[in-house]
Amino acid sequence: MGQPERPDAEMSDNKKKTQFLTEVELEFMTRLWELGQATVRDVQDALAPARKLAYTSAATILRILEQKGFVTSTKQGKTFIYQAALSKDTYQSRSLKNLSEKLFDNAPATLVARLVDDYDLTEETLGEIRALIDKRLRDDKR
Amino acid sequence: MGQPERPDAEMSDNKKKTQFLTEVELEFMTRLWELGQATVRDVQDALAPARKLAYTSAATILRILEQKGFVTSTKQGKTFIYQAALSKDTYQSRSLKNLSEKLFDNAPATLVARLVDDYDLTEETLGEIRALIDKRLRDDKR
DNA sequence: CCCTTTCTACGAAGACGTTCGTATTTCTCC
DNA sequence: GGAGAAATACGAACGTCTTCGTAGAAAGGG
Repeated sequence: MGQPERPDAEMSDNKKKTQFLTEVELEFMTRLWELGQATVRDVQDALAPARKLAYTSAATILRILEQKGFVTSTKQGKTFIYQAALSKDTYQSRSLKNLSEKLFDNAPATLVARLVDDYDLTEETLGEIRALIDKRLRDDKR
Repeated sequence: MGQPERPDAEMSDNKKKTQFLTEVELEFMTRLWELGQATVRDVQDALAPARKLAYTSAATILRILEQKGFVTSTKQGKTFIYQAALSKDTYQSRSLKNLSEKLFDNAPATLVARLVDDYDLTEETLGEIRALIDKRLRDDKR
């Protein structure tokens, strides 16, 4: 009784959590990560000229981002102040993990290989990367 | 000559080239990359159980992929044989470049840093990556 | 106090994505 | 050669994304 029939048998997640940002949302999060805190106006002003949006569009995007849990807001007077609820580092990790799973058979070494092959990395950059690996190898040893 | 000026701004491309695959499209391309050549039926059968689609849905996705230029087809009798028009390597490169630009300020070293920090990479994997860097450093020297 | 400015809330419109059903074509083989 | 199986073509239905306009609330200064 009570519960309506769910013949389907498939999951039960009430809210489908949106793990990833859409194109425009990413642009907005990037601005927020840079600004730290910002009003709709602040973010709108910070958009690259090529991607300017109407003020109300910017407000809509921020409202959606809050609905999805990517940002939080506090009210100051009549104005909302927005802040990222998710660090850029965290989102970078999530995205990389996803890319690795979906496109690199979960083999990070393959991913790095492609990166190193494709980019004209400077000797300096290569050195940096190597240092990271070495550090990690040393740390793991302990 | 002939080439019309395209100062910058935005393009008037009649066809908006879709650079990237959607979720379902990527799943299909992954199957095609594995199979090499395949009919609608082949691809449908190869889908993970959790992602099974009706036969006509599979056919639709492949038709769309062809419209977008990601696959080509040849007719064999009444049946289409599909094949990826884009190598997995190429698509990996494109995706990595995009991620690097959009989320890592175009700094591949940062990307690798995050990867190395987040994953519990085995010593072996780390060694592989290191070898790749070293090889590249050596090659660049010449 | 009321006019202007600035904000939020919400809905509309159009593009795209996903899934499938129906209609049509094509092949096969008794 | 006709019936049935298997393929393709297409469009409907529904959801999400992106963009914006309109409407109404909140300040605040003359």
